[in-house]
Amino acid sequence: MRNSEVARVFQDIADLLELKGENVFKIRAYQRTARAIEHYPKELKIMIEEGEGLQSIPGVGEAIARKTTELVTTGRLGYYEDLKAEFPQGMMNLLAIPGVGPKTANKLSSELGISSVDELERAINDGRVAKPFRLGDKTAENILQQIQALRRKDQRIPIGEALPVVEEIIAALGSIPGARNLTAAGSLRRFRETLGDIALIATADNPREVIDGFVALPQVGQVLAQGSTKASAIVRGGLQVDLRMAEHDSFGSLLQYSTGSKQHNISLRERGRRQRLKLSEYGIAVIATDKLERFSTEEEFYHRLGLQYIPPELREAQGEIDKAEQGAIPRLVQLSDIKGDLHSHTEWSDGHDSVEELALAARDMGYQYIAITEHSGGRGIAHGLDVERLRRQLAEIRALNERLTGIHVLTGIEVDIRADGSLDLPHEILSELDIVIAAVHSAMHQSQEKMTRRLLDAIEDPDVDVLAHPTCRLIGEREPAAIDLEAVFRAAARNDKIVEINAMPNRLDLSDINAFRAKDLGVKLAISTDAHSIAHLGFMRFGVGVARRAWCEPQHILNTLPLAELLAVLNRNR
DNA sequence: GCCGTTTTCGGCCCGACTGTTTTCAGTCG
Repeated sequence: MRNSEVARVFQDIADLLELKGENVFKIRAYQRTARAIEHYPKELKIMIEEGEGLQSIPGVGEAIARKTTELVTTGRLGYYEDLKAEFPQGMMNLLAIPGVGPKTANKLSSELGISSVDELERAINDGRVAKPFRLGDKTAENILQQIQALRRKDQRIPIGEALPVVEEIIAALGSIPGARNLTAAGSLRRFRETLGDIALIATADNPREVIDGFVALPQVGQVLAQGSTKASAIVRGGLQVDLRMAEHDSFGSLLQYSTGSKQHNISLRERGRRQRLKLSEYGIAVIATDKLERFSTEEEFYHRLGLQYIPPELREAQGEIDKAEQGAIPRLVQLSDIKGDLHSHTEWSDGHDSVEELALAARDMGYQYIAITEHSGGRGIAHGLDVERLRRQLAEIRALNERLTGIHVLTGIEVDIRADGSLDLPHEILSELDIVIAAVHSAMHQSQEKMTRRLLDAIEDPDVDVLAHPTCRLIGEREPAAIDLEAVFRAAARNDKIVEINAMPNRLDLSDINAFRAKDLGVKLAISTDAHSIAHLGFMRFGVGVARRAWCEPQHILNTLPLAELLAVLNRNR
């Protein structure tokens, strides 16, 4: 059973305990565990197999460790099954409706016998729901709207899709007089791969004016909530945007508060309490005197707590606070460390621009090199190159390198890994290239055993340097292929092979968690855009975001190396 | 249910917004 499934079960347990009216702290313990496991970088299954204590996971104690072991090893959990049996099926779905919490759900169930979303909708339309006290017409109408929104809602959206919308809103907000420090916070700033909503913050002398200006923007549709310091609204495209305001001198604490994650902030505030400090978006208050200290930067905020600054990408309550206390936060890789792109396509295969255009764009970005890695042609994917066309491209690149200064074009290929694990092009041509990337593009539904064997064959092939987009997932569209990634990473480490963090925002493959595990096992990573046009070269920042979330430092990333050192590494296998 | 430089018992993050509550409960992030 995968970590995400285990996390789901514990979240369900928390919901069921809420419906039961259990002790809120017990509920919180399960919620905390669910969040911790969801982001945990090591598969629980492997931890149990290796005899590693589950109680090393923050928030997991004796009881939850025991339940986790039962769940992971047997695939079911008696405690969970018993809890589920206490409520009508579908009742938990009521909690998924925004505005409906455990109290409302229980009232609906006990007083009206409603135990599913469909029943609730019918009951509201029949006018049956207005009866119970504290559930007036307005509440009923809101619930109805939320049910409809829930039905057409397309879950979380990939970060790459959200960003243009966010930039448009920020630009529009910039025109409101008095608004300063407009910043995107939340999971966007932490570079999570998908976003549930957008958190924006700003400061102003008169926050209310900016809030009023925000809800009046042409991009803004339904306003969900509006007060003097915050507003929530649905913008064009269905995305929810929350705007939170503060005064200028509280910008640092507001940014910290709004960036999250929720669990990081909770952990920080718990730690604050032990120091007799109360943390909030307004600043840090000494509890004894109730005197509030304000912070205009996040750095000052963390330092006041005796902590090193923690980069947003690390704020997932996975041990970063302890590390900051010890002064052991690593110097994460950053965009300016990247010396080149190792995966790109041109008009020779399915790309949009010419080799020269791509090379010049890479030079403008300050890169030292760019690898041109077209598809191979065996399967006829996207005008893939056969041996003869590839040789012609090599000649073009050689001539180009003689003409161009300030950028070196590496010859390469994204060779297809066939269903049987063999490569799509012969050794004779692969051995002539600067870099060989191998990737799966077909037969992705093979058994885990077959799929894994196939990737291991590629990794063990002396001609291959890099394994590209290893799981083949497309966020929101295609699930990761069934692969024993642990075996793949171990083979890559053994064979000194590179594994890619594909920076296309709908791929991000490896994911943050997988990249963390690969790095831990000693695998060297490459961050590559898989660009099919000049504009796609800009995706590098998403890949760097993933690497930072994986706690990667420059030395973990191949393409932070300058050209000469990169070539030395790539040549070692041939 | 978890956890400890106040504690192995007795605490447990903090504040904004909404509705029908005339003083606050419920929900959310």
